[in-house]
Amino acid sequence: MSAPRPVALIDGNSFYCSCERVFRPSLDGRPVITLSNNDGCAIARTAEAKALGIKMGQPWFQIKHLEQDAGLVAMSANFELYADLSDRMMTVIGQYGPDQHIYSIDECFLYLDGVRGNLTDYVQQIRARVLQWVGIPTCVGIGATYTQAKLANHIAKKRPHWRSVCDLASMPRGAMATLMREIGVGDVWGVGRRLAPRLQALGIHSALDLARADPAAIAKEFSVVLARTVRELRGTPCIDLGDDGTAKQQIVTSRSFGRPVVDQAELAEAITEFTSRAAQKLRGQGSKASAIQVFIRSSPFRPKDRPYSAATTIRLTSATQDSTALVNAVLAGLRAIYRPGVLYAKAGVMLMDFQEEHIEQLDLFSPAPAGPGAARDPGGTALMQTVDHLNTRFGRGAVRLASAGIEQGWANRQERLTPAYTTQWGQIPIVRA
DNA sequence: TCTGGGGTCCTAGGACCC
DNA sequence: TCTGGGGTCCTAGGACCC
Repeated sequence: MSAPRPVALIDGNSFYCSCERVFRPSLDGRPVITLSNNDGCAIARTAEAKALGIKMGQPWFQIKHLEQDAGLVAMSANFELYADLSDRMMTVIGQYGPDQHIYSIDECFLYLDGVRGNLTDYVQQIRARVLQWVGIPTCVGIGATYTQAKLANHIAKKRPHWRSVCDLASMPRGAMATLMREIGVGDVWGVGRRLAPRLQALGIHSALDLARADPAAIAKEFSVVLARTVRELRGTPCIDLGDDGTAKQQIVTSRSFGRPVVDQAELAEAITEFTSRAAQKLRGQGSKASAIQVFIRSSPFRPKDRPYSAATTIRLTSATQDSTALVNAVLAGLRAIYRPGVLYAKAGVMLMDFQEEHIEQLDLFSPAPAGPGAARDPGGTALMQTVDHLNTRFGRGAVRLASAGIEQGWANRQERLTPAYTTQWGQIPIVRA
């Protein structure tokens, strides 16, 4: 346990929508939303869109009428653009302190110990530079712990006249308590929609109530996780976010289909494509997988259509990062769980049980290399490197396994996709004088 | 007609062992 | 006949996050 250091949580406002506004200033002041894959539901909303009553995750078909009725602008999610602007934003913020932790595509923690003078003034400089250099508006919360910083960020968003910054770390206890009394317990980081009602039933309604609860009693009644939240609210750091460079422990690639899929051959195409993408991520972090899971399911929203959901996990005889080996395993798994006559809505794969790629655990039953100096490439490493290189250079899917299909009629609908303004030469905006 | 995708950590319970 | 208690490992599922 370490002494509290002031930490800031900096996040982009309505991040995906703000990215779109960077290249379409005419969207300023208008209600804008970004749609999930398949144009399924709203995953980012500007303040104007929230004011129309649009909820996070709300299905598009329920709000589509607002295009006509309220001038709503909806766009398909353009993750290539968002990832690039995220990199730029994080780089700018990272210049303001040596200890930055990128928590998600649109937010990061930045430690502020050692900053001389007023912390609010300091983070206002960061906000101004991110806005000027990247074009993204931000909010900042400062606290003695991650959970306090999150809470402060929430407060900053609720009080526009604070100019988007709230510093709980420098605030007198009484003032902090007054603010925390006004925040619902469900708005505390770590309290979701299941825990909130249970806490309320015990008389814990506000962030302040939770901060004043007994951590031991909370651990007993709920979990050690929630007890940590209590201590963090009180200003004792006890959450470890790990290193940013740490490799993922599992890699998931899954998609809802653009239309129902019945045919096993078509499912096999999709599964092949997902496995190839997952394997590329696996190689990108220098890991090999020892197991892979495949799952298929019908739509949970159409229970009349013969509900079916199945998954199976395939253990590999030795860990690999070779797409073809992983695809072969997963297709065998698919054959085992496929049922004819089901309208499949979604499928996916999950790579698990990783090893570092330089560790060579030979399969007991595979043939030994044929003599000294034999040209041996157990993971298909050279081929996979070439494939990854070509796909990075020429765009995803430039080179792929034939079994992933050419037409890919099951693929996403993305009818409102904006250009990749910053990462594709052909889509860079041209400004004419 | 139309409802996302990708992660983490913790816990409970079963199998198995001594 | 009597039918303990503690430990480990694994998995499935639940909770949370964005």
